[in-house]
Amino acid sequence: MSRPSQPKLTADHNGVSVIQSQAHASSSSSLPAVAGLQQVPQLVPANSSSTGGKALPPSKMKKPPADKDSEEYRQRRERNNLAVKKSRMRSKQKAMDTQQRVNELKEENERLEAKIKLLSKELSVLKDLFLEHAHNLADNVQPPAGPEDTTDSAGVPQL
Amino acid sequence: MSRPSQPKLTADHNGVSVIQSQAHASSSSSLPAVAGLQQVPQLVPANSSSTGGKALPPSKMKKPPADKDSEEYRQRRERNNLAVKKSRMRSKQKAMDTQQRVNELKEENERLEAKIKLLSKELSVLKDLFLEHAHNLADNVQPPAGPEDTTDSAGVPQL
DNA sequence: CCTAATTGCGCAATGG
DNA sequence: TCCATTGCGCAATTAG
Repeated sequence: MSRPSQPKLTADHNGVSVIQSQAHASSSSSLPAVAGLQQVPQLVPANSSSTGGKALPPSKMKKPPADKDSEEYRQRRERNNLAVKKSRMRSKQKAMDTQQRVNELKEENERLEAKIKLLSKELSVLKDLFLEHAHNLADNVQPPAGPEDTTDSAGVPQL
Repeated sequence: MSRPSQPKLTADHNGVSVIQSQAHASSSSSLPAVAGLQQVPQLVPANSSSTGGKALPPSKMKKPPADKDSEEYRQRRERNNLAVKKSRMRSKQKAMDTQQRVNELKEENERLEAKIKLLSKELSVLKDLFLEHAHNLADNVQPPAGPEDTTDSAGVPQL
């Protein structure tokens, strides 16, 4: 089955991106220097303000689509591009940090588990000794020279 | 010199993005339908394939910069856009998963630390008992009814 | 109001 | 060839 893919035309804001007017700083060279092509910038509603004071609180002024060739436009774009780059870098960095955090925590976990294992072992040894003692006492038998294993199977921590 | 501005043009592949020809099937409605402005579509090298078998192994065929209005071009773009979206979704998902992993590991860690604390306490209790016992034995004194604190300060787990 | 930061999206180059 | 990833720019939104 061939794919009858529909041209969804997702969401290109207006369906067109125009030329990239060279703003400033000719980095290298060899640009086709595409000619012509200019979007006539419509003028903005001269909402003015000669009345000195202040005004226009609820103005629904949309933005004049931005004049692509305006110097100021390019400036803003450039700034934004920079900001975007920065933001993305941070984002990635954060992701990596998080990943590393996972690794650290995993290590820590293993460490802790090992410790638990150790402590558990120590405990079981001591308990066994206790039980034995208890039995001896119960049987009223003094252990004369029991082959008790007084071995310290682990460095006994304080607390 | 009208534009003293230098085109920094960070890395826009060629410094220009052109029109977005609407391929077919106007999805919704209300497209400004920008007039004019069209990149003259050059015809593609009719690289065909009628010779039945297979061929062109080491051919250095350059890519015809892609004809913007080609049906096939749009198709590829669309597919790629889809793939991109998918990829990004996964990426985000993964990031979230990782973050959650961190949380889980943190919890686990606390759990383990608590357990360690408990075990340590138990151990210290048993050890104290032992020491006392040893002293009694050494002093050759049978503890008749010592005020020993046999309190089980913690539920002694099995093992 | 303005600027910086985020976010969704498309394009093209590149990797597998 | 196709899909997946990635860097990048644009524009709309969201914070500050």
